[in-house]
Amino acid sequence: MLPTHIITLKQIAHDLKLSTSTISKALRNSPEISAITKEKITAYAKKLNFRHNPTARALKTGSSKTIGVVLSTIENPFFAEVINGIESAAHENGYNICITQSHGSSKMEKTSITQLIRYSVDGLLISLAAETTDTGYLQSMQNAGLPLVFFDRVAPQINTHKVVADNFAGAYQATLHLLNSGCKRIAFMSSALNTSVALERKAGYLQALADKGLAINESLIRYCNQDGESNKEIDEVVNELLLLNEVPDAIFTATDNISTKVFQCLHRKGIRIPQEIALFGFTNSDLVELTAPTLSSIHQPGFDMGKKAAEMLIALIVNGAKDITFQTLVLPVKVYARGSSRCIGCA
Amino acid sequence: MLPTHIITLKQIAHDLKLSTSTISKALRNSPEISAITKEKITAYAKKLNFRHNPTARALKTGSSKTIGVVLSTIENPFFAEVINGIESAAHENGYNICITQSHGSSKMEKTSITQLIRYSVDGLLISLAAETTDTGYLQSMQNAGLPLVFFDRVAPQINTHKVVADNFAGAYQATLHLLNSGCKRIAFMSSALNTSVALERKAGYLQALADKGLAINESLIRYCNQDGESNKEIDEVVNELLLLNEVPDAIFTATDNISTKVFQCLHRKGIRIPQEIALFGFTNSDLVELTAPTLSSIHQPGFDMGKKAAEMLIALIVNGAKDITFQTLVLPVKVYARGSSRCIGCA
DNA sequence: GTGAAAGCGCTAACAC
DNA sequence: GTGTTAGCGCTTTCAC
Repeated sequence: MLPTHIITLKQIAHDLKLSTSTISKALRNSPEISAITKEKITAYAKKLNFRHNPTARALKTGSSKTIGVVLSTIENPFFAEVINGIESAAHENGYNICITQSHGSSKMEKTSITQLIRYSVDGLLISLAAETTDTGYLQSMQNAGLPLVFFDRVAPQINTHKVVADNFAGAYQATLHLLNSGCKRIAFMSSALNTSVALERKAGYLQALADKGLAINESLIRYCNQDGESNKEIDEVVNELLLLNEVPDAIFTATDNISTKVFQCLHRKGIRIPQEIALFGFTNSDLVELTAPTLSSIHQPGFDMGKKAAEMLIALIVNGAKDITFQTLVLPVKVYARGSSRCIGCA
Repeated sequence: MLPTHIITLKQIAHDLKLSTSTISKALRNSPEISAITKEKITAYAKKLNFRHNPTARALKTGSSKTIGVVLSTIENPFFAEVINGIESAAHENGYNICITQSHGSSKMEKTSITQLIRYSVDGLLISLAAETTDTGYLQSMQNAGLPLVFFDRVAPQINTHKVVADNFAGAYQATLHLLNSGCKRIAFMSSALNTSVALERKAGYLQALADKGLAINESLIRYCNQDGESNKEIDEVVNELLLLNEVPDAIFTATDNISTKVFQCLHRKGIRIPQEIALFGFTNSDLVELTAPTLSSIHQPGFDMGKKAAEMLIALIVNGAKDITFQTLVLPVKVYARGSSRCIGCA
């Protein structure tokens, strides 16, 4: 019903007194068509500014030249960066992207994915919701031939390409830094443990403690099941920590969201950082270098992650997944020790 | 080529020994179909978990139940909020959204819009790129029947629904606050003046000066043509201001991006805020209450803006634009006077 | 080298 | 009330 004079193959065929199939083939540079008619057709199509109708093409071919993206929320600056990386790689290769948000809900995640499939996306780029445990339906889709690449929050049980940050190293270094600064009771706050990310970051945290000969204190290890989506959840967890007999002298916050929220929470409570509680977190917000104190943080290469993941996905789409050894790409993180982690012993 | 057993109308028709048109009508609850067969069909469809193929439907009907969104970049937290508002209203009404970014480029903006049209989106929600001046093609599209709603950066020359923040009031109050704090030479930094937003905010700034009897100093009024996308641009403008004979004692930054970037820039230069230069900006980042000093800012209702704009667009899509008086919805902003604006005289 | 015809999954006249 | 038919714009055998 829209732009009244949308050009179709049929139109061109009519004008040029050729058949639609000839036009179709010519415009896709098929060797079946003679150079001379090809020339004529492309020239005319260009003049009319013809563009293929992607809907018709998708219906016919089952491929839409579109990549579906599923992540928790674009309000997280890290994911915003990732999307720009994805967008960059996609556009370079003639793909569009369709972004959907799960907002941390497995249900919405599944709905989104199902929707994307129905729109015949050519492949999916997924960072799982923190609460997601069942990925059976994704496995079925992969089995049915859907190209799939995970980034950030990957599904360990699904065998495909994955792009992640070096979560272990980031967490290890953050914790080590806190320890070197003199902290003894370092709390760990992360989203639920069912994500690879949370597991790896916890492992890094534990390893650092172990390397320094500190015992693990389970009461200092806390989970925000909604990944700190609600301030209430953050508040509760922080309150619990503050009511311990042995109040922590530092918190290592393992996700972007939890990091800034905990910072805000402590600030609201008037707790001095780092004097009373030191802080080290994961975040991609560039404002943390302006906060008081500046927030020590692990920075993930969001743009690169998105770009690499998209490139891997496109390779899967184009070449297929036959005879492929799936790989997990681990990207280095950057460690910024700033004011919030009370750097005593180190630079 | 995907999920091997996608259910189609044809499949159901075959199984139930009915025609596809009967199935189609029944599933859309057409009065043509008897209650009894409807019942049978819906039950069976539900059992098979049938979903309409949106691509086929879009091709047939020319409507995709999708809303196209065009904005500069989702890395701006304000736009991330807007998107969530849009998403909320869209999903409530059975629409999907397709987000595209112009990254401030008119060229990419046009490409995005053209693409969205080809995907037969039912309507467009647009916040123009700062550099965009030519909206002729959008006007043609609207004339051809495309429902269009602008938000934030609206096109004054196009007559349609618009949703904006009260930019004038926000800028006025920010400037007034700086004046009341004792600032005399308040610089104004915004994106290029061809946006409604920039114009309104400048007007608010000028009005406040006028109301306080201050003369306009053109050398204090500066534009970042890329809306401060590059740190370089910000740096240059700030440097120019610092080299003036009369160095400003305050800067009112009129966009989200410019606000945080100028803050960072001054911080890097070691300029004390607000002692040397006070700051008041527009931003939706919730981290500004943790910065040192805390950043005084105008907060726009991003979520509401998105939600309202989407609702207005959907109304246009559903009811058509005939006999409609287009309206411009102006949403109130919140003014947060914080540390960066050197509040002397006021609370 | 070009064209006719079928069909992707759906909707909508129009029959019956 | 239900079915037949045509067609959205495109691709793809398969004839010629």
